[in-house]
Amino acid sequence: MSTVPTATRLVEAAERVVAAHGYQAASVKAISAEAGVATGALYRHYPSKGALFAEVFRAVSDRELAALERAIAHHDDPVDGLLAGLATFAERALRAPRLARALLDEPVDAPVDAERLAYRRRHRAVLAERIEVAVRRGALPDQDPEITAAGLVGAWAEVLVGPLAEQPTEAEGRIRALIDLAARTVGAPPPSRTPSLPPTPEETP
Amino acid sequence: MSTVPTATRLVEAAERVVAAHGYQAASVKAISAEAGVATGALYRHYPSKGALFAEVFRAVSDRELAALERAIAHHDDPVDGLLAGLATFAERALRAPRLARALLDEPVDAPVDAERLAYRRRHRAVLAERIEVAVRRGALPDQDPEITAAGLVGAWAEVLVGPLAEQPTEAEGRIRALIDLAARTVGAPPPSRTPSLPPTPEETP
DNA sequence: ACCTGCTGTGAATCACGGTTCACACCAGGA
DNA sequence: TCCTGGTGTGAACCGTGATTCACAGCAGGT
Repeated sequence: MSTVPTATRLVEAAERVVAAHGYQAASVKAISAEAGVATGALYRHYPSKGALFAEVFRAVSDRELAALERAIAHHDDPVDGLLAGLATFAERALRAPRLARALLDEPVDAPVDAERLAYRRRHRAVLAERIEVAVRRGALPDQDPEITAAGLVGAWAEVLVGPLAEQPTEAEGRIRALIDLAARTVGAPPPSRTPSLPPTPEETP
Repeated sequence: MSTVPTATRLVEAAERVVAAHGYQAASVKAISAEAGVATGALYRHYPSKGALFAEVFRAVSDRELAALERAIAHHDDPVDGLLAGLATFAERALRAPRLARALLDEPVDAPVDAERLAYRRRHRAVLAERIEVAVRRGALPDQDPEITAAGLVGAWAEVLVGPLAEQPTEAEGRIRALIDLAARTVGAPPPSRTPSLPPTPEETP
């Protein structure tokens, strides 16, 4: 029964607009319209458009990182975990391409860009940690985990988001190719089958 | 003696401004000031700011791709060529970080972004071709050359441009780590020494 | 009932930066 | 010399989109 507070409504509306039409189209007017309020209402809750979007990006990032960590935690073996994480990431990105593009690639203004940078950094840190463990255990060849992790983040972003409108290889095949790529990148033998993913919990009850 | 035509002067000025302060700072006013002309002069030679910058990006891209291909052509073995190409790319990017960031990553407006996309595509195509040859010769494991190439482009961009202001590992070490990363990514054994580069021709006589 | 503070409204305002234009200036040809 | 076309000038113009603000409504407290 309890009505959703306007601040929350705005964040959700902003995400919907971005997911549907990209950051370009996410003007203050569009967002407030989507949220069903007037433009001025936004400024009762956020000091600026940038601040609202920083919030949006943070929320989306948190959700993505949680999914990544869930997939990783589902495996004991660090390499399996890594590949499972990749698969999750790729699957989610392909399912919501517009949102993924906004999160990874689209031009955004400075305050929002800072949030995006933070996301990438955390993303990289999570991967680097697993790689380091695997190297220490001797499961992977010696390497600089930070660099490898950065490379992985960049490679996925490029493959998943770069050619958005390209020949629409079905998701299945693309993910498979990406996993092979990632396995080589970290120096692991090619996995014979796609690593299993944890069950997806309900996201908006 | 012959005076440089204004059109050329504008392109060069625009590149200088971008290289020094990033695309953000490259307003029409700044560019014309740098070129030593009034703002209106720009429109005698280009229909819009976007058109001028498309030109700038094209010029820089061509130069970069030429360097890449020169490095590749310097080796008979496709894998050596690939790694030499990477080394060239990385070295150049680290030498002109601001320009590299603009070319690879910075938010630019639509018409310019199109040019950037074209650059990435060509970049990828060049790499993919070498990878395919190497795979056909049995020097690399079976893989989708396009995807691997895209991954390489993304990975380099991320590593070289992403953490711009991070702990300034000296270029030497960073390039070394990148080459190892690339070797693994394509599935080659780690090279024992950095691949040799062709002599750099004079660029602005 | 009467304050009072919080929230929402949406047209007006403002800042920013690209683009235009009326006015020179100059070189070369008639 | 007198045109004429090409070029340069820079202040004014204009579109866009974020931000403000004077004016309500409304809930809770006295």
